[in-house]
Amino acid sequence: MATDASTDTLAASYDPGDIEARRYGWWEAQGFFAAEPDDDGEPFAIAMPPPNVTGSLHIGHALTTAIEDALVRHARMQGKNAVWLPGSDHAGIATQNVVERQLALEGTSRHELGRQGFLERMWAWVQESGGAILAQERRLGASADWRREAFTLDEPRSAAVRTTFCRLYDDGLVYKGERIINWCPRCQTALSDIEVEHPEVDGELASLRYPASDGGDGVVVATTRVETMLGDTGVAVHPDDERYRHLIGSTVVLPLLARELPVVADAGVDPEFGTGAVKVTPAHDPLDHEIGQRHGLEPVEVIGDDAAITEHGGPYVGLDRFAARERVKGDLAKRGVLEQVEARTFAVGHCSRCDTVVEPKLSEQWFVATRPLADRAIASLDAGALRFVPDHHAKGYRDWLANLHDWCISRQLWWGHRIPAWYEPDGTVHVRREDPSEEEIERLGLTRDPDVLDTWFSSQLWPLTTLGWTGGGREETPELAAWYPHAIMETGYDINTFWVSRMHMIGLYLLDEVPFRVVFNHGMVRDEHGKKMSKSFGNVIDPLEFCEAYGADALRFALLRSASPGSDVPIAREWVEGGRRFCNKLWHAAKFTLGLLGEMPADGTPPPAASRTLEDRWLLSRLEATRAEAVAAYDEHDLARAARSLYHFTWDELCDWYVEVAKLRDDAAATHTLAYALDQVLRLLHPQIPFVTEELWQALWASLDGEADATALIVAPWPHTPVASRDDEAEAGFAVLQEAVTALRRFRSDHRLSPAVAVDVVAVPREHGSQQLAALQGAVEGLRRLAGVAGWRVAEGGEPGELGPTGRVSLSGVDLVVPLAGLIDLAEERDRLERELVQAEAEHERAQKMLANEGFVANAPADKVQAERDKVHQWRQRIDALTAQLQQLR
RNA sequence: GGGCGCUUAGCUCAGUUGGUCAGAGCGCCGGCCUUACACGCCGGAGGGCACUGGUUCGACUCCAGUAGCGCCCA
Repeated sequence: MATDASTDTLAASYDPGDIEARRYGWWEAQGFFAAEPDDDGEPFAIAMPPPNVTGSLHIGHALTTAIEDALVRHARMQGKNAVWLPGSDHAGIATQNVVERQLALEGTSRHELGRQGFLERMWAWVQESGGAILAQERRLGASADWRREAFTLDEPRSAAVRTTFCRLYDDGLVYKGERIINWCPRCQTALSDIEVEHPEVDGELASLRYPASDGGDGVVVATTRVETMLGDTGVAVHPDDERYRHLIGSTVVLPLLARELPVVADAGVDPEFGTGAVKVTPAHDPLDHEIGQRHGLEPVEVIGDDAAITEHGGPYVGLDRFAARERVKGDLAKRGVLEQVEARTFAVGHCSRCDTVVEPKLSEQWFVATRPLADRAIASLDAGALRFVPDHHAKGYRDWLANLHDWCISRQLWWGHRIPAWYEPDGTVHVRREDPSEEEIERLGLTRDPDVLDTWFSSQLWPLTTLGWTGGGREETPELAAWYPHAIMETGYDINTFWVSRMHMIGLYLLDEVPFRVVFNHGMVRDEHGKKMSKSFGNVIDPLEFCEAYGADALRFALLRSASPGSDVPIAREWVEGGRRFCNKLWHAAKFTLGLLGEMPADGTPPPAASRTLEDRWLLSRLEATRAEAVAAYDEHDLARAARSLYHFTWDELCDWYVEVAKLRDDAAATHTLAYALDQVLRLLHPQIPFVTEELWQALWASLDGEADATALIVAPWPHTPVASRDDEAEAGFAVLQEAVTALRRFRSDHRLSPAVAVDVVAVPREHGSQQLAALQGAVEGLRRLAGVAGWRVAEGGEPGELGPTGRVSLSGVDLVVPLAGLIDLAEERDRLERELVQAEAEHERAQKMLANEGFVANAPADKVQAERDKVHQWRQRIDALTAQLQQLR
């Protein structure tokens, strides 16, 4: 196949900016991101968690994108029919808040504009700032099928929302009812339970005395929200509580308002808490509401939508709730009924969007009855239809589903999917998939429900709607038929409850199948000290700035290398610089390879077995070990492990060892080996660092004589089968060379021998027929080049002969003796040897002790015991050698 | 209060089924512009794996408990 020949030489230095812009456009123009349902291959769909349409990319998005893009590129290379479905979310409250703030600056409000005008304004804002974030996703290299971009508030998605709402309503799973809900007085809307956070805040527990109507002592109740006493319509005690039994059925008097409150017995009261008597405010507390319903206590709304006291609050009307709290407390104190005020900390509900203290409030809202949906989701988990990676997230998720309450889905906003419910003047409700006709509206006097749906109500449909679902079955579109359920849903674990659970439940409900087989959770991005990134800490990393400075590949690699499954993801500038350096390393390795190819052609295959040298065999064996490791890691979604393994192979083995040895050679086997290894490692790295690998792969194949098996790396076959066989003999043989080179280099460094000074070496085998010696004999050229060895001689008799003062480097099985005359300070050398001797004796003793342990010798596997015996032998030899050397230097 | 997770080199983290696994990156120290790369090369120092008990011939690795930290849910 013809590759893209635009690059057949490589620039002298690696410049990500140029490559990344060019390659992205080329990929997209070539249609590599696009997938059709009837394409070949096992279907593999993954949906992008839709970012806020008017938002901008932060580091968390970058992590999500790095992971998901790696997953989809991996699947694509595996030959799967892989599609990554992109899109954005209308993000109800968040987006409306932004525009409302703009209006406030202009001195107007949504109410002044009116609903129609406001929505026009919203769409204008989406027009203006929307889509930017998806452009930023492209900058990161996201290989999504952009033709399939979806928006949660566009036409097809709206149709799907309507269908779903109506179907749930018809099944009795959506209902309208009066419940205690979370009300945000600033956002002016109801919230669902999970949109409320509960930070601990300092507060007070006040004890109030409600005297008996007959003039008796009455009861003492405790509350953290004193102002709610204005809405009290009863006092409850536990039926078995002896302290209050005499009061049950009597009444007490509510101070300040002089309302008579019945004392009721309710098993829901905890006699251990506080005084055991509780005030009952049915309109402002969920538990009180239940008690009120059981005993016919009337709910009185004393805190209004604006968080001010209502007309039912008597003299406090119009006061803000917190001002009222102080005023009421003061007045109670004056009357002598404030028995005690105790400072304490409490978990107080706050709006997750604007951090305002949420007011629990009786209100008529729309709900989803989640119990049957959640039970089905749990059953699918238990049946293994849905799996979590890492699996420890599954338990909390399951527990959450098991305790799920009904979901409040109506929002008093304008930006969102309007609830498809119309009311007759008498309150009769019509829930319709299609709008009623003008005639009907006229005839029945219909008015439409003003509220919109919770944003998650539409995003729960994402796995379906991104595949074109609007209300049919799995056969509604070819996309659904092919790609539902999705292969994987990748998100931060923090939105498992918000989003994953809803998709899970509704997918089962609508299509009788889980929406995805695997939930793959990543952690939160943190700074280099594990701290959360936030503007107030000033430790926020802007992914786009880092892409500009270091390249998207570098950022992706830094993120992925830290993203071990199950843990958070620390990131720092130095990490990204490291990514950049790695890309640069690859670049220069490729440049070196291309240089060799200019002189000694290769075709992209490994050299024939017969012409392979030791280092060729070694590299191919290490390549295979790395391939197997990386492939296994990808299969387990452990991208960090894959990154580490490939980094190590590329840098330490390919570049630092093989290339350095190969510089000695000018034979075809070397270029074949190098080009082949580069090709394979580029494939394995491509999902993580797509740009630089594609660029280098194109350049490589433009310089090879053979024909590539694909037009581009992005669609090149994944190395799923062994690329060579493991060669233990070659690995052992090369390890001898590595050991010798490293030891000689250390020797040189220890003796401050300049790299320019070559040394002579006499090899002294410690036993007959030393395999190590044989291996070294075959690698003398490597020793010369890598360790600065000039003269090389083997002392056959076992003694080097008269050389004057010498140094001795001990390897396993063989000593290397280096004549030192005129090269070093002998006194210093003696000290060094003595230190070494002490260490050798310690090691020798340790191994002997192990063998002296009868249990060890009797129970440990034979090879482990033998290994210790070998060690004793080796350390003994080492001790003897050191002793002899010291002797010689005296 | 319940659940989950974490505690390994100065920092951030890897350590598969218990026996060369005590590792990596960054940082640090020393030496090198060696013809792919100074975005580089070579060498080195540095921890005995939070603590306490167990199991075992042997535990960073298994069990129990303690302490500290983090997240989620009440």
